Amino acid sequence: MSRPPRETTAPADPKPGRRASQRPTIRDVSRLAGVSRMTVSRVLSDPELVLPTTRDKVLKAVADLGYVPDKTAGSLSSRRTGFIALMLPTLTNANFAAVAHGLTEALREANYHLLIAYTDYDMAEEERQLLNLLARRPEAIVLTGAMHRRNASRMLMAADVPVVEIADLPSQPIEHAIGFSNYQVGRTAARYLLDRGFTRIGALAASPDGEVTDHRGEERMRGFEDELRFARLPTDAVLRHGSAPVSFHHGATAFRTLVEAQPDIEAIFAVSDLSAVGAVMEAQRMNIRIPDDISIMGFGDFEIGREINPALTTIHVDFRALGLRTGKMLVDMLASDANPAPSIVDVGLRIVERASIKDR
Amino acid sequence: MSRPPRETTAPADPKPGRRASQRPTIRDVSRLAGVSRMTVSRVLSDPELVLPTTRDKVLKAVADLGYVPDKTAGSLSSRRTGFIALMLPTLTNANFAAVAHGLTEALREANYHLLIAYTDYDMAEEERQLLNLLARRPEAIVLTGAMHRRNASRMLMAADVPVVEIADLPSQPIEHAIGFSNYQVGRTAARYLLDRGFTRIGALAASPDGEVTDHRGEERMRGFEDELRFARLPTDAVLRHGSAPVSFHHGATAFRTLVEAQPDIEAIFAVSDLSAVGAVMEAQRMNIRIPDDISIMGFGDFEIGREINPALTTIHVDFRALGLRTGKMLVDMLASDANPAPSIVDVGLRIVERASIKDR
DNA sequence: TCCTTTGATGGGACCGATATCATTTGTCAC
DNA sequence: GTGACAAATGATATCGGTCCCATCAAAGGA
Repeated sequence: MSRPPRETTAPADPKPGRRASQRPTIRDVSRLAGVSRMTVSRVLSDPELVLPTTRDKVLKAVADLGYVPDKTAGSLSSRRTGFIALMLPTLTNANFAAVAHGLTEALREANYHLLIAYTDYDMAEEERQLLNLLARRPEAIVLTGAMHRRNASRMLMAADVPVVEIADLPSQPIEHAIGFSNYQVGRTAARYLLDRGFTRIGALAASPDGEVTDHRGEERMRGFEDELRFARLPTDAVLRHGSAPVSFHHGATAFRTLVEAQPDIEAIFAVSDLSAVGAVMEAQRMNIRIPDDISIMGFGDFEIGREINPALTTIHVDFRALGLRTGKMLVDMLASDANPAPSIVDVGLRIVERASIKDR
Repeated sequence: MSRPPRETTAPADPKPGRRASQRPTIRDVSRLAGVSRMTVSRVLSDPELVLPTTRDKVLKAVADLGYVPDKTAGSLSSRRTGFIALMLPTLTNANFAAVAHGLTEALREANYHLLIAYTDYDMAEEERQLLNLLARRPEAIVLTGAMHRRNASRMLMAADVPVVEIADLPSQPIEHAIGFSNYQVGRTAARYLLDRGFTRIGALAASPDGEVTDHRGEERMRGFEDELRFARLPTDAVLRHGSAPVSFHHGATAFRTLVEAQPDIEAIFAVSDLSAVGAVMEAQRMNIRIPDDISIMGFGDFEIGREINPALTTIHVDFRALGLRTGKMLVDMLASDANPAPSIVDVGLRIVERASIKDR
């Protein structure tokens, strides 16, 4: 048996005040169930604390009213928003979308919600978006791509929540980092081609000029050129063409441009599978045989690379697992309420050998 | 000259209370600037209301403290969260990602933030996610794909915010709808193939069984089969294979299965360009000439379809524009604070003729 | 029997903003 | 000089939850 509610009842006809919406609040539920607001709150957040009889009364009231708790209010009070912020260059890239999916999956069970922002590879937008995210008081922040604006870094340091940079390994991480070195991707690709005895080696990438920049792609190109230089090979067949983000079409036009300029080219590394696939398609149209005439290698292991003819040799990174792992780490971190020492995790790369590289 | 602040000053050493985070609040800014909290609030939300001298003092205090306003608190007070909810089947589909991008772009200037949830084509997840979204009190809800659970519909009706269903035209829309008829897509595709004189016509789609279902794809298939039936053609070459969501690989295996079962097939409509492209790739491997031996048509006009050989004939819908348009409508609607009569907008379709259909 | 402990629940303060209305100051016309 | 009005700013209540502690009943131990 429950005692009668002792909490003061609101006046029957409250002055209008700010109350516009008719949505039921926890107070409406508590009145209908004949319990205090706290009891309702407990039923919804930690039912074990409440007697089954009471619990059922409350749940019935919740159902009858169609009550949906207001997390905005709850967040303010508990100082936990349940948001994890994620900043991406774009969603229209299967690998970044996979990161989001992996993260979501890890966060789902702990009832966090991903708050996504993206920059369209625009550095200025990055800072604006970061402010937007911070204003929502996320409990952690996940970033893709290096933040370069000094302001942004400062805001992050001050944010007082875990910051994880993923899909790259910055030389000066803000805090945690889980990913791989895009520079190493470039070097690995070049090494792979060098080991196969190619000497006329080129690459397809976007131009790094302008505000819109793919920093991670640039790193890959830097590594690629470095490795060529170490091997005392020229880098004059490393083509910067168009602007980020790259696309199938980018690959196609860049390939044609490169081949026309350097007809003796033997092997090409594309900054992304998107470009690489576009290049293969353009090669088909130009009656250039892949890999007999030119070998092509990509990065990212997009699904389409597996399906084209010839299948694309590429460098694989498991972006979904990257998101998953990041999410798990954050859930643990937030549950233990301890902010451990900054960790740097290299998830590594894997060359996926398919048919687009000539065996020689 | 400003008068001295009259607002009661908090005790110098406040009792610890709940204050854990060290983040500055509007109160810290107001103290540093020597104005009231309201004045700070005004400077940040409607600077015109404040004298330039005062404004500068406040902005300096904001900068000095690194103050970032807490939108959670602001939302609770103003009863406007600035969130627009978007529910998608998945982010790993270029067209859905494009919807998100279009929406974001439209919402950016009005300073709304997209709150994304996705279901992975899982009906049960849909309802869970909807609750999560509603708990954040979005000012509008955008849905992709029909909601079928009765509960979900009920929750939406009760939500008291504009609801827009996009990328489909439901027979019984919850409120607003902007999109196209997936059923018409199917009929249009079949009509197109019929008009070209094909009589052995097949299709590639996912199996509709199980919890994980692509409702919109199913609608396309329904329209396709109906049109075949109206033409008194058999629908036995409409293949349901694998489960949603479809992929390049799905298209490849489904194509092989279909062709082996129905060697005399002349033309194939795939529920998505993803399947269609996969089919074209498999055809290359099987030495089946497209379109000479078999014509293939897709849906969605994904970029890859433009680049493959032969380029893919498909049905185009501008998903980015769809998102953009939806966003603009919502911004207007929310600005005028009037909830206009439910509107149904058909943005139509466009057949994009490329080389994958035989000219006969 | 009385005291302590535990479990269930309630009361009230509080989270950090903004809505609303009040107050103060300045301007201008008469 | 004075009153009317507008502009600038402040004081306070409030949004809808949860935290913290108080209260009360029941159970158990001495």
